[in-house]
Amino acid sequence: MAGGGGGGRIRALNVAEKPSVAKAVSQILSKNPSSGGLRVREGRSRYNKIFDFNYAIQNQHIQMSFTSVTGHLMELEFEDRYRKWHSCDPVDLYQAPVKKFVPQDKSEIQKTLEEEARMCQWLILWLDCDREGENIAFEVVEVCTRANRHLNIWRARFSALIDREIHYAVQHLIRPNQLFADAVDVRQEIDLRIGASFTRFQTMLLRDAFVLDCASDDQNVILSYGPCQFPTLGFVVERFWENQSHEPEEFWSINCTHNSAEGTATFNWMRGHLFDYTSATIIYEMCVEDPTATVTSVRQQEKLKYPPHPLSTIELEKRASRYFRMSSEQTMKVAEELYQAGFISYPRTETDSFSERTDLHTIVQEQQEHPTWGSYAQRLLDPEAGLWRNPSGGGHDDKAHPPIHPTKFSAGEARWSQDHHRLYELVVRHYLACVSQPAIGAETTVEIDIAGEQFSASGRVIIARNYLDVYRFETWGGSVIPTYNYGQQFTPTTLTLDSGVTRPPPLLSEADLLSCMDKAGIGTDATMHDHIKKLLDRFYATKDSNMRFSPTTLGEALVMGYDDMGYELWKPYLRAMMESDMKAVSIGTKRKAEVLETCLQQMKACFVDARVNKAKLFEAMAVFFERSNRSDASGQHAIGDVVCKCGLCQESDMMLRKKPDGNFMVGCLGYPQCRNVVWLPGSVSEATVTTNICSTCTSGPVYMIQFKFRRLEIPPNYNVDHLGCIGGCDDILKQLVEICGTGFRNNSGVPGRGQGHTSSSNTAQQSNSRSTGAWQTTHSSSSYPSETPRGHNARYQEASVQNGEPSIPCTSCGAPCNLRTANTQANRGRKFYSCPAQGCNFFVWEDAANGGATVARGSINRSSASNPSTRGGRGRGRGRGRSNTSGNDVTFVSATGEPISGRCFICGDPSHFANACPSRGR
DNA sequence: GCAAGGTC
Repeated sequence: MAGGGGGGRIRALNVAEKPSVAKAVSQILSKNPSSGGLRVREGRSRYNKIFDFNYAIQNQHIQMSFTSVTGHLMELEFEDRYRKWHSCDPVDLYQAPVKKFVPQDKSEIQKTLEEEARMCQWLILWLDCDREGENIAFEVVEVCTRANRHLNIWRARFSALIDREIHYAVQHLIRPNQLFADAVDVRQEIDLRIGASFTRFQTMLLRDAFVLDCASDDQNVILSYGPCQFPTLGFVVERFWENQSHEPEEFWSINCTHNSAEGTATFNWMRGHLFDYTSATIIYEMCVEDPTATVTSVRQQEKLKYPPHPLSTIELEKRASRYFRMSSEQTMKVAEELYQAGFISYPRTETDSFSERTDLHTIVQEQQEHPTWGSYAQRLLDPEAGLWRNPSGGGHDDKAHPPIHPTKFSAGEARWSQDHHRLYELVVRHYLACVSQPAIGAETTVEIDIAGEQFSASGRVIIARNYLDVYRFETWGGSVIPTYNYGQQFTPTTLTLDSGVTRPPPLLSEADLLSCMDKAGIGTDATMHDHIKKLLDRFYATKDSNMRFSPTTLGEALVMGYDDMGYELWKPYLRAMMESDMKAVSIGTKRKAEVLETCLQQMKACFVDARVNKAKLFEAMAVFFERSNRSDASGQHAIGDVVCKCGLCQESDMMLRKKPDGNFMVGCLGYPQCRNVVWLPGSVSEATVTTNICSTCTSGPVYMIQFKFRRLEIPPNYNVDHLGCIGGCDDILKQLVEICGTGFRNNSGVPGRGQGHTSSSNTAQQSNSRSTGAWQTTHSSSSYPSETPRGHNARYQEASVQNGEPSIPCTSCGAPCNLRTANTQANRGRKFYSCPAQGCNFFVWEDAANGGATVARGSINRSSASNPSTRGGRGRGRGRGRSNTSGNDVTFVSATGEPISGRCFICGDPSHFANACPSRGR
């Protein structure tokens, strides 16, 4: 190993990710008497102390100083001129320069690092051994090497705060891994650009256009978008739609009981149930005609019920939610406090197996004195009891932290709340359970035959409760059935044909939601509860008294809007793709710059397209919310569209705007610094920026504007429709300005024309701040009450009528059915006939019609989900049919050779990924 | 005022 001290004793600055690790590692390394003892100094930050001791690395004497950061030292932000929401068009955020800097609240830590680094020759990085930790390591390197360019930089790799592991790590130092850090840089930049652009876009577009009535102050509502929070909302909405669109279906089953001297046995039909009444009745009648039951099998088996795996964060959150109805946010808050006070280990961990080097017995020993579970701990430690079992792992390891376990005994502290008591108890009991033997039961299964139909009954006797004795949160019921012998015959006491109905899938519980997120890779153990809380904070979802989530109308409308655009931005595919790209960067198969460029290019195309299709968002919002009078009726010009770059300040964009008085103008976003403005004729009634670029004005792209003039306000020889340019080349526009005048000074500063209240402009030219309370908005219910599903006819909005195309008579009611074209994700462009009559379900694809086959809409349900010819057929509205396309997913292979199961995150098509999406160029 | 990720 290379030295760096130049003769004298080497001084090394050691940095951990959190104060607790700096302390723990220092204590381990300073146990040897040659360390000269552990000395503690204050750092500039009161949380991050500095520990000094001596240590020998590879026989070199090192003077160690050990301090810490608190997570990330730096933040990524846009440069200042892009920070204000109105400073630029949100689409610019895909290229706007970003900077990484140490925020104010971390400056004291930065100073400590700089001061210590100047005195040291080595820097040893003890950050957590995951990707985020590696990224933080490079943040520390950046700060330290700015203070001392000659530092020799080392990385210690460890996965648990266990003596042997820590000593091994410090004797086998390696170099930090730039690729791991690069992967995190990629994520940070993509998250920032996508999050900020979409959040600004949808907030500014919708907040002023609708009466949201979800917050006391509509004006300050933020309609955020994030690559984690939106898919989380997506899970809630999707389940809600499944729940709402469920159509109960009646089914039938045959049940049999038999009373004997030993008791009663209940036999279940091994077919489960049948949906066809006639079939069920026929079988039932066969049984009734010949009801003699013959025992065909008697099986006795020992069954084990295993204790849970060691506790990870997600499991802690899920179990606290199930057992105590605690929210994941509260669980993490309480767990953090228990950790800070030293009672439990670090609560943010994915790991669910203990390292072989963990001293599992000592942890049990500490619990022997507890009044409630102490005796169980004693039994565990008694070899004669045979209760001990080395815990089985769940196969997850974040290489940074052990599973959550008790670290200090407590019989309950005076200042603990009920939640502290509960959570500590859960952690202890869970730990004791997972080092215990499984529960053992003896199960008896008896099968009988009645008229050729099979029935079965089972009973269970608990032989040994084992871990269940301490893990009071789980139960395992016992039930006794009479003794039966093979070949025995008897006549059932009852034989009934019973009916039931299918139930809708329940709304998602917090535990369900965490499972969905975990499975899809949304968020990390440390952030999942934040994403759930964000849904509640943003008024996107609510949690009912049963701890189950439903979307609010706002959450549903946003998801519906993007879904109607054909975008799956509310699905987890984008995050999955990012995760796969991050992996590729971290192992070097893709370069950071390449991934950034590709992903941002795709997302920008997606953003631009979403903005073009913003009418879909408006339509979806209009289903649930009343239009506000804060902007013009259509809302189309609430924030305006970019016309060109400003020729005056050369920095900001010129946007088309409609003032509250109805007049149009094109103004610079840089107002008030830049006051460039082009006033348009006062006779304009409508104006929309098009995608056509003026071929005459060559100073830069100038998008042409489609104008509509009021007939009575322009001379007869001018057209009411005009595709014009504001770049200076358009003589017609200039003439009309001369003839009709502009809106300038007509109404500025006075109440809007015909409006009885004081208006507050939301254009940059008049005011940069929004006035609150100036608007007198009425608070009445929406014209489309949220309880009312979009009607039967809504589904035809998905299709366009082909005029002049042939029609066929409906086979159900005879009404003529026009040929239509599907516009759904799954079947875009495919032709079909469907009956327009209210309540009629006739539907047939054109290709199927030629062969005479029909598919009735009403019968689309079980087992048809993977059949593309029947997908997308249900009406949606408030309750959308299950969009189960799992049968169609294809497997891709990533650059690293790993299979990626997925599909295009833009349109959801399973046949390609986003970079090949045909909708990109639309 | 925007994301998600660390951690206090």
